[in-house]
Amino acid sequence: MVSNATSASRHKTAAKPAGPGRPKDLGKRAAILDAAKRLFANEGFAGASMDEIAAEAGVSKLTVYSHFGDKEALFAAAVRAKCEEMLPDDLFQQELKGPLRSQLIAIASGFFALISSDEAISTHRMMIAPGNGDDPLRKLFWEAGPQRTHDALGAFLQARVQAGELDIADTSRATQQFFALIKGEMHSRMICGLYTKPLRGDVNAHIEATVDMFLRAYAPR
Amino acid sequence: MVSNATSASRHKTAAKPAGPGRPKDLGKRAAILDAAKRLFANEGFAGASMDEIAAEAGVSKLTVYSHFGDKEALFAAAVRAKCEEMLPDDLFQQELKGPLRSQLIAIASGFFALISSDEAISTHRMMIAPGNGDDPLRKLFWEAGPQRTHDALGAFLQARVQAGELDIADTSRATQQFFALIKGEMHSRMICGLYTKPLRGDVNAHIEATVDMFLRAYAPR
DNA sequence: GTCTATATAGCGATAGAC
DNA sequence: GTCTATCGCTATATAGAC
Repeated sequence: MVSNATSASRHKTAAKPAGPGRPKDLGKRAAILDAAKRLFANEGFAGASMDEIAAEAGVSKLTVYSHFGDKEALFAAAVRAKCEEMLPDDLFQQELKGPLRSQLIAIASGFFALISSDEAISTHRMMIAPGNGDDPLRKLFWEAGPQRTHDALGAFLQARVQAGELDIADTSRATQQFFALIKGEMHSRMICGLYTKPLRGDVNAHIEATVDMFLRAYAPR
Repeated sequence: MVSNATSASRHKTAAKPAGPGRPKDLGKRAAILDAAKRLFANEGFAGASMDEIAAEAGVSKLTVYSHFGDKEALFAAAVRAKCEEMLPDDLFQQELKGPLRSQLIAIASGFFALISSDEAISTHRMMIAPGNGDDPLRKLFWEAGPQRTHDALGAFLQARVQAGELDIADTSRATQQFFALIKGEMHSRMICGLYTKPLRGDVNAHIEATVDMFLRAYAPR
């Protein structure tokens, strides 16, 4: 009689294939996660309240607590979800033909668009904010974002070096330089919230000038 | 008899030159501002409480409220104080002799040290955090920090171009590129809180490689 | 002018009804 | 499994004593 209810309740979820064990969760869970991602990004960890999140998701607060344990767990889940969805990573899968300059401009344009979206800016701010998120979470964010794009461009540049189209001694350093240049002052201003809307013409001019500068430094003599 | 105490008490502060009108304020006010700068930077606007600030400053909470109106005003004052003190700006006042490469390395080293200090990183995080600070405050921060260093380096590069030591079409853009390169991935990692302690050797290698890359792109042929 | 003690409000987390 | 109502705690801001 003292019993273990765990083994008794297990057979309920034994038939796993989309069984009606708890089919209603997913919609609400997704709505909660969505609201959490938006509110945490816009108001920070301390700024966003569980009441707001529950109201925004259209559920009650206890539903939030039943799906995720507490506020920190919800924050971690929101960050993880953001990291996963923020990886199109087809930056380098696209058709890369034509002269090297055009290819680099295409890569740079994709990268800049990726980091310039309101979503990316908000996420970046949220991760950076003091007190928001612990160390493993920050590491996760870094590996999901900057690390992957870095590796992809590194491989691209390495191939071009071996093809004799570029003269780069340290490919990893050149990769960092390329991304730093593309981000540039515009990204800093956006992160700082000075202007959220850079003109499209300015962006194109910035990208072309940056690629040209990069090529002047690393073109074979 | 009904009186107006205001006019009666005014003659107390009439002798303004450091008169004993309220000489004890300044020490406490400075202590409060100092504590506010530190705590806001480390824990964010919502994270830092007025109790913590008062305790850290060694005064009571009401003293804080008597000096600064409310929490937002104290935050704004802390940011303004940070902006003012974070301007050594003798980055370019120093002895700049020798070859151009050495001068650029000196400038880059000073700039990197400026933005790498724990203080600068904390302030940067505080300003960027979502919800912290309003727009005029962010503008103030930008003009006190990035804007001034940008202008200083821009003038330096412009002079070198006219001296025939550099071949730069757009000096302003080159200035942005230089700072973006120097910040580089290291600064992003520090802002993200991944490692707070970059090795000194790595920093020097990074700076020298960056200056060399910059010079390869902009050296006269 | 400064401190101790308190009013008021909001948030995170939970108990009980359905 | 979900909702309404509530507890416990903390933080901002203030009232009264010295």
